Amino acid sequence: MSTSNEENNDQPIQGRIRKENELRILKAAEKVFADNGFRGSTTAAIAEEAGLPKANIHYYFGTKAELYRTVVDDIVKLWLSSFREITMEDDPASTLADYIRAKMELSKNRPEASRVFANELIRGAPRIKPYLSGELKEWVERKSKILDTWIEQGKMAPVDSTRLIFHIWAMTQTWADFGVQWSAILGEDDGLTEENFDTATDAIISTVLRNCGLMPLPPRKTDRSIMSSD
Amino acid sequence: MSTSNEENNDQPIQGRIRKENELRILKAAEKVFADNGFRGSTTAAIAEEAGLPKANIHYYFGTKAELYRTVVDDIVKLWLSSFREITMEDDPASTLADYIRAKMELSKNRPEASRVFANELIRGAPRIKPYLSGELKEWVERKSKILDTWIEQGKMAPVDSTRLIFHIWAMTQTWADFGVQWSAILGEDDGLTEENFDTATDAIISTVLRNCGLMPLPPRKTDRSIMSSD
DNA sequence: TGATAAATTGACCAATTGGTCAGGATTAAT
DNA sequence: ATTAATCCTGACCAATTGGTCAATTTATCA
Repeated sequence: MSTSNEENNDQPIQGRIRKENELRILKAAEKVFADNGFRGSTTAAIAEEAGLPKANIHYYFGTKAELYRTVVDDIVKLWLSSFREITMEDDPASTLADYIRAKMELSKNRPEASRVFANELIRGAPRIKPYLSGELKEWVERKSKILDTWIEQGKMAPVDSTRLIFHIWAMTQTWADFGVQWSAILGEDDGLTEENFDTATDAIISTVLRNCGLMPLPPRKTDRSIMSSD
Repeated sequence: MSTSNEENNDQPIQGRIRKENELRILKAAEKVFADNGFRGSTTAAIAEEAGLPKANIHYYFGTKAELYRTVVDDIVKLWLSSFREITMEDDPASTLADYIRAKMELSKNRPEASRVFANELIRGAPRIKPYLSGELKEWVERKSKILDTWIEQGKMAPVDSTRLIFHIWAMTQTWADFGVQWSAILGEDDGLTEENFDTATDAIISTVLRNCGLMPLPPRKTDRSIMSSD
């Protein structure tokens, strides 16, 4: 019915300006939504951040709710695509370490995306609950099944695989969502540094791998007094 | 100057109704702020939640900003008071386990408080930054120093004590802040259960204690095939 | 070049918002 | 009972908000 844009599959070149502006608006919207949540964000603020008049935002995205949906959907896509597929044949230690590193890269490079998502969750996820109990639930079940197989094969110690995944998310995403808290406590007045992220990544990897019996404990200090007397 | 309430230290009985209503409003405000953040919350919504006319809220708290400040300050007080003091002489394993249990109790019983705090942090903590780089920073430094002493004494394995604290917070608070996500994935349609919290608590304690060399690893499965061959 | 579609935007509107206030109702103290 | 303080609240207001629209400009293409 709506003939606003003919189904011209061959040449999507026509919408060059549109693509550009949509991207610009989406980027601005992600930042504003991250800082203020859905209800707290105004289309005027998004327009200013994008350097466009407000009417322009509505021309491209209709309503604020539609714009928000698009932003959130993009983030969900990013989330899912960043999850490398793993198989039973993989090595547990390196697989888990790689995954933690990948998640920390996201926290470092796309903190706004993480914060938009966090905002949504804190408010009870009114707009993405289907995704949580659908795609995401299945993803977790698939992964935890593989972890359980590794445990069954004796490749790692028996742990609660589902909680392991949850807590990896908690530890990695906290560096994006609550970054201000950690930088304030660490005395980093200009925000978290590359080094902060590296140190945190190592700490998380050690925590997880030791929990799974995949990394030896460093010896305690003053073991000297017990092991070799004189 | 303002004679609205004489400094009558002896008998604060006079403000009985005031105390009651303030408490009622604060409770409602905590819930609404948790669900919508500061900018997203309306005084009308708080009034309805409290079962009072809107003008009443302003009668007791002046502006929305003042009310919010009061809510946040109360939560900060709760946070700090829940931190049991620990000393070098304490036992690392039981102290850490107790602390994790205490934080999980807070996540279970006061999730709204945690979510108000999380909202504030996600937005860059505009109203509580002094608290973060002041009281909270000092608290963390004090605690991590004790952990370092334990390490020096050989009572636990050498770990990054500051990140250990950060990650304990991340793992425990995620069960309040992002509870909807975990319940959706776990298939708990009516929200997290008491049992969910118990299981999570055990998982976190195991993770932390193993990381610190304070809890032995359970043996891997199929070790049978190595140890006793028939 | 002319014509059609797409993009732009200032001006505007109805609804919602935080906050005020005057006047009445309760409560507490004498 | 009188009085003063406190409590209560409907009605109101100025500012902000999401969204519309008509008029104009710019891009596209035969």
